Amino acid sequence: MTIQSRRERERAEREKLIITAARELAETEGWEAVTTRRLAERVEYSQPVLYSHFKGKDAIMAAVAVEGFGELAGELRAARTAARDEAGALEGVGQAYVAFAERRPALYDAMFRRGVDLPFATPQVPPALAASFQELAEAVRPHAGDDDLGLLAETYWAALHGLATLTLGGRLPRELHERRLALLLARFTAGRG
Amino acid sequence: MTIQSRRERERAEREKLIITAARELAETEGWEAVTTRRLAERVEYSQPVLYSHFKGKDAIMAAVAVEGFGELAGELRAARTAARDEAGALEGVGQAYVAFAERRPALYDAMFRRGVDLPFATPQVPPALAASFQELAEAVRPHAGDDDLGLLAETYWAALHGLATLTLGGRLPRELHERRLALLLARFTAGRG
DNA sequence: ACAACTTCGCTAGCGATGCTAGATTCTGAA
DNA sequence: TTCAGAATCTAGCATCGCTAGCGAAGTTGT
Repeated sequence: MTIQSRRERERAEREKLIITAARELAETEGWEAVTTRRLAERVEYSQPVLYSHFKGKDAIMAAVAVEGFGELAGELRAARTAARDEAGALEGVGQAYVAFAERRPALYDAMFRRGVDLPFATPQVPPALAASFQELAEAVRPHAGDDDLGLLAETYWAALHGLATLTLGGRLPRELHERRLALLLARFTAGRG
Repeated sequence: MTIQSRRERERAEREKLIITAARELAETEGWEAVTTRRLAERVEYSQPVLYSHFKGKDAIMAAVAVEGFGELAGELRAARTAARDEAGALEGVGQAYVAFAERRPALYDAMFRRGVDLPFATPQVPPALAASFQELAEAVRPHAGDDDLGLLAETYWAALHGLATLTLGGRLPRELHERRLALLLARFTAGRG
């Protein structure tokens, strides 16, 4: 019994090691630098070991993405609860969201840009992802008025996602980002002049 | 003189052929199916000819993207000019934008999702891309109020881009897209209740 | 303690990728 | 007709994700 549990523990540790190594490699050199060979070298095992933990490279990316969802949820929550008022909460969450994408572009890539095929719009959505969305929804709630809260939160999310990805991809000049976000917030905040 | 111009013409035709083949292949099977070998086979030349026209596969994608910008500009303009009033123009352009992404996902991928490294926020921006943005800006203008028109148009664009990509990637359920777009429009339309 | 068996991780290799060097064929002018 | 230069192809490199199959462990039963 103990012997098997020890093995399972070691396996879990190694799996965590793989995920961490993949994430670090992606964050420092981008996902195109994360090859199975380099990853195997990094964790000091041979390539096939990776496939005993994950179905393939995409599954490793998905695991990294799940980690990211947890962190995003935490940062959104911190931003929301630190706000003084309802408008500040919406703004803080928006800023935190884009800042997250800006600070961890590779992580954000795995979470929202690559086709990692995680369950999103289904009941089996990862809890951390649901928590992230919930933070957005709570920030949006005071400004929803008669609109459907979930739909409005999704729309706000989409707008933030658009700002983040277009800025990240060099489509929008970074130095004007704050002003764009301010415009968006003005349009999403209830009770504006 | 004529002999050289004939060669140049043939070269230009072949280049166009390559771009079209790449686009068709991408639209029917996705960009991951567009390999240099398959592309070469499709245009009935060997691989190296591709490299006499384009620096690499990315450059071919960029050329396809430029084609797409032209079509997008046309569709946005058609939607805007067909609208009855100012609110209808904003709505029409928004619908047309997302419909374009929905109808030509591979083309949209090349234009806005892949890192094709085209000049965006610089003076050398492709004319067709500038025209697309101009259409968005014109649709936004009546609703800008005291806000900076360019910035607001960028923000509207980002919101549409977010809706399009998240829906395309399965992050948002497609069947509720129209209602999300309606919410966005309500927040961007001037003179709402 | 030893043999049999299972689990584990490795070496080696497959097919495919983007891209390129060098040989070869074709073209047009002398 | 010969020949230089351009155009094109064949063949190959390094690398990719992934897997078959072997050998060395570790575990279990006698």
